[in-house]
Amino acid sequence: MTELASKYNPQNTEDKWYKHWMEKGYFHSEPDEREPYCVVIPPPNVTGVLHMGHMLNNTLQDVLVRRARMQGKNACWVPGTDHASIATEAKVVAKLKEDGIDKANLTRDEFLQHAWEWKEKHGGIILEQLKKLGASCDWDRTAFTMDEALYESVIDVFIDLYNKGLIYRGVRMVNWDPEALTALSDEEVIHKEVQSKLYYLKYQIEGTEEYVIIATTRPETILGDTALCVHPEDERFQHLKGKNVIVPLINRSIPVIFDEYVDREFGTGALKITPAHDINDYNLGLKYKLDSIDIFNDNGTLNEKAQLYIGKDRFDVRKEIVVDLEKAGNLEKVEDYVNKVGFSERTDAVIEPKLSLQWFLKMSEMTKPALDVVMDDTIRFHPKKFKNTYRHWMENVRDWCISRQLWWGQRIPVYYLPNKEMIVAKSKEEAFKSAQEKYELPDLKMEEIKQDEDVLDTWFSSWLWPISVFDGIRNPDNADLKYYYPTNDLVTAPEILFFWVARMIMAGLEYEKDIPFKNVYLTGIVRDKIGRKMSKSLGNSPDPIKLMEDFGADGVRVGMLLTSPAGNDLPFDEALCEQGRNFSNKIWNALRLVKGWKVDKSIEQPDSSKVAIEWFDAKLNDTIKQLNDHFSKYRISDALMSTYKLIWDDFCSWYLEMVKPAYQKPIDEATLESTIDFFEKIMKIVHPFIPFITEEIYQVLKDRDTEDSIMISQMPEAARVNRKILEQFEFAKEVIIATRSVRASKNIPNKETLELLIKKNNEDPDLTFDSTISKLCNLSKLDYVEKKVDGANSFLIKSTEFYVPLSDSIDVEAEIKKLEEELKYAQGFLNSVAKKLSNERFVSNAPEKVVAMERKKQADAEAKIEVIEKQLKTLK
RNA sequence: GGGCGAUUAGCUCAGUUGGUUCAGAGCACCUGCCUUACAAGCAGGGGGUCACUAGUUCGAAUCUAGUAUCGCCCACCA
Repeated sequence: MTELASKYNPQNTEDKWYKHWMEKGYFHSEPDEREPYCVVIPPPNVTGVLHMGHMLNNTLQDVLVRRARMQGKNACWVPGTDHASIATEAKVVAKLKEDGIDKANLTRDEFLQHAWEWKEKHGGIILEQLKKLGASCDWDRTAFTMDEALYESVIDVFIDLYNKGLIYRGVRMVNWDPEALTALSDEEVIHKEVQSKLYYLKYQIEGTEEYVIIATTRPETILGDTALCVHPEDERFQHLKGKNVIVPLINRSIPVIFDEYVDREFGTGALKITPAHDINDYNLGLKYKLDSIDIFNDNGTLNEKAQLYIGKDRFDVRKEIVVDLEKAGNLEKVEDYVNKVGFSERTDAVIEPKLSLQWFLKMSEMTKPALDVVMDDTIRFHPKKFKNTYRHWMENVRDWCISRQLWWGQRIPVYYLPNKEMIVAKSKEEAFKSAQEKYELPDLKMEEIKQDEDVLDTWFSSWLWPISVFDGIRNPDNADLKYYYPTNDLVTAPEILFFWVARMIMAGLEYEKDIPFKNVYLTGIVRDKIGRKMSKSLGNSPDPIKLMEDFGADGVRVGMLLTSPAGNDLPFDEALCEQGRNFSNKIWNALRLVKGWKVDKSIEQPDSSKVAIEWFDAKLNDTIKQLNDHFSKYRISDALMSTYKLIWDDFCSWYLEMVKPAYQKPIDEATLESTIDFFEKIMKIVHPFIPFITEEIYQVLKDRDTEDSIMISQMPEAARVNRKILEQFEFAKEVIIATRSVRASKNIPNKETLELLIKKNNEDPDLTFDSTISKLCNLSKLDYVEKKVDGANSFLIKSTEFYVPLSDSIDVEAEIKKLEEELKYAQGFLNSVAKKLSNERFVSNAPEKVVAMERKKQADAEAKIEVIEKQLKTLK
């Protein structure tokens, strides 16, 4: 046997085993006769790097996948990346800018070439990082949302939904991101409270010297005002009926309209109407057929329709116009005000409500079935509380704006003809053909057909992910799809419950007539110690790769899972990874111990070992049962903790100490064999959590050749549990702890033996663990006595008295004090029980079982009190 | 503004049908140990009015109502 280092070194094993697993193809899955178990990865942004959220998310998935694989299922974890149109395009634009290239000077094709280059260079970094973590993905199936097959699927779906009448094009007020220069869906807008100002502005009533005062947070938009609105029943403004007012600075005359939309209590009760730049104003504009003056360019600067400040940024104009309004005498006052402002999820730019021509997907028909399958638990959410959130959203969702004014993404397959008609088709050629047929345009030239410039929302491709990774859209009856779909578990963050999860459910029901997955495990947000979300901008996120170098991938995995029940945020602390690393080290040292034992076939198996094996077998089976229960409820942290305690406490602290031979003494063959079997079993149980070290130990433990692997071995199953021996051992444990406590309090070194005398009760003593007690307490003698032993240290467990005779005399005062305290507690306990039992209503109403229990408590307490009192008497 | 959820030890959390697995776990903390697998360790130990108030009940961490605090989601009050 080679020498094993006293500290476990993950660096020596992790890469080695990952490479081995890859070479053997253990991660790869093909349909066969076994039960499938499938997970599709939430595809990370292709140009992203691994952050702590990914670490948590992917560790969880790997635990589930590895466990399923060891349970004999055909496990398939499909990895991949998302093209993330806005984020990636922004990165590419920034990179080009660094190189002195302006996107505006590139053609679409030129830009896309740069984008693909960028993707080739940076894409997939994150997947390599996942390998470090130990992720057992089927890398042969790695997908990308812009791969040809997935791209085409998206186009097919667009065409199909269009033909079904679910996709339409229209001018609507959309959320405009002036930085990314694209529309966003409602879900991509984050509303944040900001400290702002409320400006009170005076509008002159036309033909008079009087003014009306309005309140606004956006004074720059007055340049687009086309009406002023008050409540029809507001006494203060009745004189404005049929009047016009003058917009300050530009002197435009606008009508006063009356609508109940206005809140009379807010501001002055008068509201300016800018239909082009506010959704409410837009709706009022429609209702009263008001003009709409769009004063902004796409990038948030003012255009010539504003008349003033042309070319200046909206926020600069806000400052300037306030000064100018004040000069002109139109500024009444300014108040501090807190309001909610929408920000772009991707660029953090302030969203500008903007009228524009976009493509939408009708939601009304798709939401109902997608809501039902969640509410009736066809798809189960873990934790359940997210069902409520989900329902609320599904019942209130509006049509989904699916077009984006970007180049990086699936280009909308709509072609515009010179005759203003449009054709939805898979390619320009097809569009050309059907245009000719449909509109009888014999002279139509290919070049006259113009494809829509926009691409589709990224989520419009990721919502197909569980189908498209198996090419199920283009090729609906293929073997992979039939075998793996619906997938089993989806692990993702609640933040994308609507973006992604809800829409995958809709797409699954629409295209496969079946749910995309059976369980959704929602993780929490990884936070730092003081509760802030970990983010690049705050710089409070540790580098996952560095963490894995410091603590080992196994250690970090344990750290991520220790305190992360489903749906709860994870307050991350490196100390958790340290605990994980320590766990690895503990296991490693147990290996060193066991590997160090020399076997001697002539030795008989000691009783203490026999009983230890019986007990640990019971403990192991009991824990497996618990684990199955935890996993069935997706309580992964609890499952890990049960395993952790099984290994550290039960196996290392108790079992190994129970069977450990004396220093440099050999061990008997039967005990060694059982120990190695147990060791291997617990390695299998813990393998899904810490794959690397368990493989290393699995190999070393039985000196295997590497043809075998723990990751494809069979997960131990629960056998019948011997409950009796578990109970017996709990009692023995108490005796051992109490005896050790006596030793510790008297400062007796472990090397010195002790004697333990047990006073006989009425019943026959249970000798099962006596040899164990002797061994673990280093006793020279364990005996049963009829009478109390004078001058010995004593303790009481249940109502059995134990004595530890010591050479030096005992402290009588201290003994008395200790006993008196115990007596007091026991009497108090007895009183409460007696009180309960003397309550007639309790005795008559409570179930018999409960009453009997109370009676037993009473009897036990009385017996105990008697014992203590006797002891006290003799001491005194 | 509407909805949902939470509040149990210093921290992070369990606690299922109201009743002996009911007040628990891990970490942290305290004391003593470098005992030949492990100081990244061992042995022992302390610590909670279950947010508050009232109610239901023989019995409440658990059920009900209210109060307080925190969190999340949704929403077009300038």
